[in-house]
Amino acid sequence: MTSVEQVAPTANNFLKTIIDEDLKSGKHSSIVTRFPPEPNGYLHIGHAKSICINFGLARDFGGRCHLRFDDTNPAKEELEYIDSIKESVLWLGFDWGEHLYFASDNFEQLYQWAVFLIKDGKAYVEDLNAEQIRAHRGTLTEPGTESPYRNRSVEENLDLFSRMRTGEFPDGTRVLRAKIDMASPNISLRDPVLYRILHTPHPHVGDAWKIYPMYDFAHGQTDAIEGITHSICTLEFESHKPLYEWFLDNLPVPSRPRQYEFARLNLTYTVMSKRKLQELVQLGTVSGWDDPRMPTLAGIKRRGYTPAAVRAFCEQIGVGRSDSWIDVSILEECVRTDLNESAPRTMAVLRPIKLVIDNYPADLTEELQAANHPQKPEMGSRTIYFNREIWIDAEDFMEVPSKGFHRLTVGGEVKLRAGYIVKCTGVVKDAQGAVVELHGEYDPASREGIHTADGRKVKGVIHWVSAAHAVTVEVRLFDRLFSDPNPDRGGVDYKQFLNAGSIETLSDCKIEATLAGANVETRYQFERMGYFRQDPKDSFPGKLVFNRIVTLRDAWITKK
RNA sequence: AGGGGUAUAGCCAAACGGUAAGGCAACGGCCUCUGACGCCGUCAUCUCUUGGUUCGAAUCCAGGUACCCCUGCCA
Repeated sequence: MTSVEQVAPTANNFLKTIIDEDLKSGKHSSIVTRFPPEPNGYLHIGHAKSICINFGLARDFGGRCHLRFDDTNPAKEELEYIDSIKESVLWLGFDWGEHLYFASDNFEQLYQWAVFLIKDGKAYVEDLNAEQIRAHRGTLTEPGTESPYRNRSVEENLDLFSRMRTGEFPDGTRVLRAKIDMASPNISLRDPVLYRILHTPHPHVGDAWKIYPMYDFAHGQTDAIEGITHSICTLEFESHKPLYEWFLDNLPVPSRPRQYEFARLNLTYTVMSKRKLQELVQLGTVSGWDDPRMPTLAGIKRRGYTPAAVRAFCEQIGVGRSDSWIDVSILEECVRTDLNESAPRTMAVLRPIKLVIDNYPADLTEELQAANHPQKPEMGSRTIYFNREIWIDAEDFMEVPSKGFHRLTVGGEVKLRAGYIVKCTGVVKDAQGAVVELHGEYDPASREGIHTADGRKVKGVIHWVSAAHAVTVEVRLFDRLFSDPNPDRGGVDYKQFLNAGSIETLSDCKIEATLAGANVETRYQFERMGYFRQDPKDSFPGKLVFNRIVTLRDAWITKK
């Protein structure tokens, strides 16, 4: 290594600027961020952006990042999700260390703070039902009207609130509200609900509570309790900020966090809403939350995307406040870039057609050496076998070649990668006229390079596998789940944009024998075909299943 | 009585009153036993629009326009 320092490629963004200034001015001596998912579903690529921002900022500025479950609504939350979220964050390469928190661990403190507000005349128990509350709230352009219960005495409020806690009242009969301003142009300030009655057990604190705080009453205070300095969320919470601050201003909280918002990730050709993803699972359109086509982190992981690639993607798309649409191809490109470095090369024939080399001795098998990586000799080489009958890909042969096609044609010659130059001398057809077998002749002197004996350079190099040594496996090729760039746009059913060809299963693929004992975790490049790895759920010794993680770039296809 | 945001190239995105970074894509070309990888080059006289302030404006001011978010006892 040279002594030249690698300049940090990380682009500047508004959050870094804010933190820089806070550190420089002495407002904070170090920063604390948090990733605060509600455990009500699986994480997706949009969450990865948030995770990378929060944990990345902490890492870059020498601070720390907490994992906090925002578990204030037991009706939607489950232990299963808590576990899968932890797993996904870890998989992405981040670690909260000792700093795992649950909003629900603060329920007693939050309750005491609610009592504090009541005593301060800033909160009251509401007897109106949900529908009436809505009617009183007003509209976007009209102010709301005050509830008849708004001016109850502190004593009555205290009594009612404590009885709400003990479970005396059924769900939906009362709520606790903040007394702020029913005429505020910001609707979230029109006496927001603080607590609702829910006789529902909670995944983390069990049946200790019959009332649960709302997000708004929990988030900022929890940030304050944890000592969060920069509370980073998505743009849709922006209008909640005055409320977030109202609580911090009116409660004896131990610290003063600030909320900052960024634009959430929108990806083309995919849907990100939990409801729609769930529907795809329920309908059986996909095999589950971890279907390799899903934008969930579980799906992405199973597909074979690497954490490093996802992190690089999040770094590359940047952080801003303007609504943006990122093309999925950028994610795919990040995966290619990462895998190109690390994936050992191998050959696999996906759509096999037999090539019989008539001038090759029937009883001979040669051992050839093939490099595992063209630019990295340190990755070594492997032994492959060459004999009279080999498999080549049907797509690498055209009886009547199209313009620009430089693979195998009748009478044409091509280099078999790491092997010999062969010339196709004829084809065998079935009754329907389809080509079922190729015949050819090889040039024994063409092991090195791509030049023929008379000095010509062959145009094409194709992959192949010895028929006698090949192992047959299943390969699954994936394409985008949707055929429209924005299936989630309003007004139409996103399901009408489902891509019928989003998965193609090939059951008669031929791989090199050395791959039969391959590690499930190892990603390979099947030369000229893309990056693949075994499906962690469906692949077993004796019945191997490979997923195509991503194709190689293909200027030829693009040109066609 | 509505409020809050956002507009810089095909897609992201820097810039902090001093003369439009970078990445991806695209397009040429080179290299190549992967139509891969890699390498070289090209790609905004201009920042949604109209005025204004200034020696100087993407940055400041005023007026437009477009899009996004907010009327859950969801987060």
